[in-house]
Amino acid sequence: MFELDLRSRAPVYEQLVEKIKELIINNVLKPDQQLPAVRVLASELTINPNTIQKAYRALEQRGYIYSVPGRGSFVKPAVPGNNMARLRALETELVKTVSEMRYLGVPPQEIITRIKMQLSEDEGGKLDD
Amino acid sequence: MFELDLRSRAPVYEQLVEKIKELIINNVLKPDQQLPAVRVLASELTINPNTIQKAYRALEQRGYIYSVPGRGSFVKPAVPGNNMARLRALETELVKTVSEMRYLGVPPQEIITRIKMQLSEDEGGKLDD
DNA sequence: TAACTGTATTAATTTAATTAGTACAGTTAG
DNA sequence: CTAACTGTACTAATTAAATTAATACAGTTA
Repeated sequence: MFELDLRSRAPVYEQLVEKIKELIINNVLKPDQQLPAVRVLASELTINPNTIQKAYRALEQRGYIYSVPGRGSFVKPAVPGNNMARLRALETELVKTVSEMRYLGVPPQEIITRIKMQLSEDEGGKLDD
Repeated sequence: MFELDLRSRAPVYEQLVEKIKELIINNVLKPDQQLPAVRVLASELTINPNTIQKAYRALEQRGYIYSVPGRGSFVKPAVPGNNMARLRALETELVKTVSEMRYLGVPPQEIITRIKMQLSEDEGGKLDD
């Protein structure tokens, strides 16, 4: 289900968090869908169950999944306008990324174009001013 | 000159790299401007000179500064279209950030607007289609 | 020459991630 | 009811990385 880079400086549990978050955001894992059990995923990835639990706990704290003792862990349906702290962080991230692209010589026009392409893949929304 | 968070899980030298990179990108530190000497910055921040050197070495490897033994470390003038690997990483980052903003309920229009605002702060370029 | 620069090296310490092993309580299908 | 699953908790040992410490060397500069 996942691929890990054990040589990376990023902790395995953080890599897991990022991979799973990505699957949720891109709707590969659907709302209320059950995630692999801690022990199952651990044996699949040949790592310790404690590491999986640490990742799941982090995902729960960040609002991406919920866990029910005895039943399992599930994808938490997104509540629009809920995670304001995360939105602020993303805004900051966006500013930094765009600044660095400008610094590296990417024309503003191209940056806008790229983002519009990305947004139009999601849904056929109207993006023209 | 800098502020560090010793409680952060991010290594001090990586925090330094990010802060200095930001100052270079935002043109606070000008091209060929000299950076604080390793020992000077170390005593200012009350951390070990080796940690500063590690940060400077990383910045040099990533193409943001250059160091001359005996003379000092300096801001490396940007060469547009040079750092393609970094550009690809930024593109990926941008896609991820935008995806998550969409996931959290931000309308596409607003994302575009925010980025245009950010870009117009840099220079009075023409951004309208 | 004296005082500055970056750089290198080795050892000790500190901290975090990871593994290992075990245990407990809630859930569920047979 | 029971067996097999679930998440969760806890302690101890190990591993890996960051950081500090203490020197040392060579190039630069006033």
